[in-house]
Amino acid sequence: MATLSDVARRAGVSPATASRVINGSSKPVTDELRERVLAAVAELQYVPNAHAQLLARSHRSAVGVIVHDVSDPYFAEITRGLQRVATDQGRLLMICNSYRDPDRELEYVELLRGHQVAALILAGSGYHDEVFTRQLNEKLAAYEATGGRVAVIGRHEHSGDAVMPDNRAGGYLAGRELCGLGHRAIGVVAGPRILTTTTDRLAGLRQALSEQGRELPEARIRYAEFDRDGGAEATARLLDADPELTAIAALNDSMAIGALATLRARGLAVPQQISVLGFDDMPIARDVTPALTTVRLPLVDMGVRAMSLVLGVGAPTPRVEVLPAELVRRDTAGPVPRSTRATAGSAPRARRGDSTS
Amino acid sequence: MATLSDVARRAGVSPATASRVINGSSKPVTDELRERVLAAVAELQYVPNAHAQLLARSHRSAVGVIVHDVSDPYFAEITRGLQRVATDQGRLLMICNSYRDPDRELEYVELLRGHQVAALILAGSGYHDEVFTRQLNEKLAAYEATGGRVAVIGRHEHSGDAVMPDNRAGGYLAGRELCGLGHRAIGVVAGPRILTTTTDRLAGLRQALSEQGRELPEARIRYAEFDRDGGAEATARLLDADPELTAIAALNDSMAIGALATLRARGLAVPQQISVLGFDDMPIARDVTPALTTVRLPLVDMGVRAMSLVLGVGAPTPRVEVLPAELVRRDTAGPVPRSTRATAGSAPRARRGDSTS
DNA sequence: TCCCTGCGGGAAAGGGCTTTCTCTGCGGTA
DNA sequence: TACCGCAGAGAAAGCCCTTTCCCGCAGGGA
Repeated sequence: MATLSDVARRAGVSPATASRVINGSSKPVTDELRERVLAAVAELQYVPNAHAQLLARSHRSAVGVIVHDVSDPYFAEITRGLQRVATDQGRLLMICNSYRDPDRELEYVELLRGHQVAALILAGSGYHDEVFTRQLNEKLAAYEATGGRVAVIGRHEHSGDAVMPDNRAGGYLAGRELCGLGHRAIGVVAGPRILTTTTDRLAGLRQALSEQGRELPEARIRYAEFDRDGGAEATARLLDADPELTAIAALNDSMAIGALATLRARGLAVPQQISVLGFDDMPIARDVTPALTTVRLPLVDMGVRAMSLVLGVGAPTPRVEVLPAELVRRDTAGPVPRSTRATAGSAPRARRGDSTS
Repeated sequence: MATLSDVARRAGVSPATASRVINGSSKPVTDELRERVLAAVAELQYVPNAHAQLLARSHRSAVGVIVHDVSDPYFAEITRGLQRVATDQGRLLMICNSYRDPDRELEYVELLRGHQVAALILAGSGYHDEVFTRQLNEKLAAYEATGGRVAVIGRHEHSGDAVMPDNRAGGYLAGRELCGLGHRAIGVVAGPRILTTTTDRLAGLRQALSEQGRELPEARIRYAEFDRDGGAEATARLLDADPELTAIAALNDSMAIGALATLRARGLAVPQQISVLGFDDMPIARDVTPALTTVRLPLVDMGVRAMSLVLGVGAPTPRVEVLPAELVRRDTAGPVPRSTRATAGSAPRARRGDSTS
């Protein structure tokens, strides 16, 4: 690889001058030398060694991002928001997938710290795991102590800047909707127990039911991977245990799509025989058939805000932005079927069309 | 940030020794010093500066990847394959999204070269653009001249190692299937004209039709963005121009999903009134309703092979691996409707179930 | 007893770049 | 004419590591 001094030699100037021309330094250089340097760069196909530059320059520019999986639409949308702001500010993003492995998350914090990122964003659910949480916080604190900025998306653990989707309120919305439609036998297709996102959404759901004097017994909940196959499998287990279910609340859209697949395979009509609710409103939700009724989270906006927090001026006190969830009515949730409706408490409401598309 | 010499000073050893302990060098260090160093590392929360390490070490380890968009399922699957092999070999991946912008692609080649990646993989369609192609090849050649390895996925332009999905054969399969079902009025929802993937798939489609003595007039093709909304829009334009269409061949699954959305909005039953074919077989294809009949490409495998090519021993001659396409019959393609079937040439075949799930 | 060997450790030379500091030479002012 | 200031270029000091090279010392063989 050609180096800067190769370029300088070829142009007959000092490395200092070559560097100034290449980086458009504020220090003036005569046009003649400039030309010679640029010609040498072109001839040698010179590309500066990024590591050497980063090492020599003091200011850090890249931003590190840790997500569970960028190819998961939930994170893809968040990342889109992160990117938008970062690109506007000429920042490079280093994105790492933890695949929901706490150890890998810890490693990535180190890795990104080692890469001298100016800021760190952790997106995705936290864990109910004290040991891990403490370790993570130590690492983050160490990073912040050296001037790094940190923001989290959807995690309670960290005590700094945060963008929090209102998972609990979203769960509440879902629960209220199903109650309003007259459902009593509601099964829940949940993500891993250890994730705070799971428990938060579940708590909201529970609250809505209990306001109606109902309960959500553990027997009506199945925990599985937070993806399509997990949803399919949990739904199957749920139906096997309790064929009388009239509604299924999935704790994210991927699981809801898996639930729909299982229901289709078993010949159960949605929403005539059984209703399904999703969570997140990922883009594909409107394209499945029937279109998914779900709880929308402003995913892109979450990314935008987190990046803005981290790239903006630091605030003396940690800022926590809670972003509201919103119910999106489409076609998978309907009134409880006639045969079982009689037992329901409140009158079923008329279904409305999708208010958003 | 604590540096290596901070650690060394604190441990009362030389930086050389500290480095050896931290990197597990083969050179032996007494247990006592080792302990002291490790203690200092822990106390100072020391993390080595990655740029300094990369600069000091000679061998390059990371691999650069340029795709159109990782969050597009097509590339997400390919990336999964790339990751698998890379992780096995302890390589870090730097993934860049070009968003189908040729200039950005060129920039990323430079960027990755600057980051001293050991190899470079470009995935995604090439462009019908001579100027760009020449520029890209120059840059790649310059990179290869300094020992870098390059492989492409699905691009004709580059003359080195390549993994090529058989787009043309896939198009042919799609065309033959539709012909076999008796369709004559076939509309095509195509990606951007400038992409070689579009023209390759189109060429296969054309060939299948012409073998049946039929044609694919330009008037039956609509070019749009290679995504869901592009597919929806192109389908609408197609139907407006020609309401008699009995089948729509979309050149990728995202577009097919958009097509389904438009058809649903217009109250056209799939496949009873109109058939739809996709391309790629991305994971969501089986979950839309009706499940998408499509042409499968071994996406993960494409990634695996490309990474293996690039990390394996270099071959004297460029290796080109062509991976076959395969038709996956699901529920969106059926025989041409009765009213129009009379005009069709060949007898409609019976539909078979999805052979894969 | 002497020499050689080998082990454990440190000194120092890069690796490729940025940037401060220094130097030269010119034009302008007193 | 002497001096000052400044523009433009280069020298050199880092940035933080890794790794080679070298040195001192202890133990073993002759």
